[in-house]
Amino acid sequence: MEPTPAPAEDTPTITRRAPTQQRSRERVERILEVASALIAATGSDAMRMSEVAENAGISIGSLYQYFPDKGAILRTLAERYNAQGRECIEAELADVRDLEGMRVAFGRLIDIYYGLFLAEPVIRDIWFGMQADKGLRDVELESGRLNGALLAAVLKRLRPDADEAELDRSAFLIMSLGESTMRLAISVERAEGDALVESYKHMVLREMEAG
Amino acid sequence: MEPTPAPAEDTPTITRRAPTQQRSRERVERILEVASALIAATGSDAMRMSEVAENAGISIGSLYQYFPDKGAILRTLAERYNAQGRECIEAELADVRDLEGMRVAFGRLIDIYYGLFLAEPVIRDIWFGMQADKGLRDVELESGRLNGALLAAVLKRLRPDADEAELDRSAFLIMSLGESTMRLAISVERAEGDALVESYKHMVLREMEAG
DNA sequence: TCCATAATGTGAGTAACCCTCACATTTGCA
DNA sequence: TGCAAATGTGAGGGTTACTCACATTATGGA
Repeated sequence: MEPTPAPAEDTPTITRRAPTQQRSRERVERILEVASALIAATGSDAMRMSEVAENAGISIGSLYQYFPDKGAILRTLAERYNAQGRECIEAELADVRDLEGMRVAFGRLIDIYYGLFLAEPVIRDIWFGMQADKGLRDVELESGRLNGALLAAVLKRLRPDADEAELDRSAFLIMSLGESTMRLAISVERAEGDALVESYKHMVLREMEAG
Repeated sequence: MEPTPAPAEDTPTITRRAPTQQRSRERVERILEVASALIAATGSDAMRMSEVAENAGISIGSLYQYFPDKGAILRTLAERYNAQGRECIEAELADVRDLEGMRVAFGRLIDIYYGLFLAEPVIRDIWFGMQADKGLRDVELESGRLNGALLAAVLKRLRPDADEAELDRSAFLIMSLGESTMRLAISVERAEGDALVESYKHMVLREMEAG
């Protein structure tokens, strides 16, 4: 019913028990390592909680004393990777002084972030949303391609001199990011969502006009 | 192991049996209607296959003769909504003749598409990926906000005269769409993915330079 | 009309897996 | 040393997607 799901009522509890003792903290780390390895090997969907416990050398009950559910493990891993990426962003942007500096820094920042994605199967898996149906992703991808083709056709009419492959790519990106923008928009409160969609339109139109 | 998951080896089988008889085709429609209603009411995660069968007035076995698994129902619905959106895009772009026309058409197109999202709980649900953990989405959202804040701080330094709220929003959007771009990039073959990331950087830098 | 064959329908049952809970063991501390 | 709190255990409960052996219905030719 509610159009905008509020942005998390409480900070989600990641660990059930605050690990006070030394051994506990080591166990949490061990669990995360094992989970990481399993996700890298077979994906988070195929990762079994029983397998995590077994590989970590603890009982299933013990596992659930540290992580309230399977999602909590994935969220913890996601948060760690996010923190890692954030550090890299912060470092790159630290001493940007002018637009030229921004151009260089932003380019490198994105390259590094992208590199992280490419190198880490665990990030890739979690980023796609745990258990997200692969077939559904393919449907989305195809939709972006079809929509992109529609846009590309028009852009080619408007800019017959432009590089065709680049227009195709740009149109595909624009339409795919349009969907991403809307996903983002409906995840925040309505007024902010509307403003984000406006910002998106603004950015894309500038891109299309400048070629 | 493989860095780029190939874009679907076969076109995913949507319906198991080709419904040749009249009754069969009616059943498929009825199943989709019932599924839609259930998703709208409680979300695709809470939708039970047994419930779909019951509400459609058929047996669970019959349901599985038309849809090989739960995801197939969601994929079919997603494809239908995509087709609907595509029609609207095609119609809006049909007689765009110049950049000014594009400005108007694109703005309306996005508004309509966004309106579809806002109005249809089923699209919203499916678009978030079936079963995707809500907590995980919140983690992603928070990451976008934190990264956006880092970028916004720099942009404010570079453009002290610009509207602060707009810079905040723009930075949030840029960083969030950066993640979307990378998700897209790792869904396609490597060379295309790399090019998409370059296009993204290009578009964002133009935006940042133009303010 | 009647029957053989194919198409379609049925639902109890299976398998898989997340998570709980009642009880055992260990640790920290006075 | 002894007690309370913290931590550990794993068999089992409960849910749910999906199967399969068999029943029912439709089709098309003799």
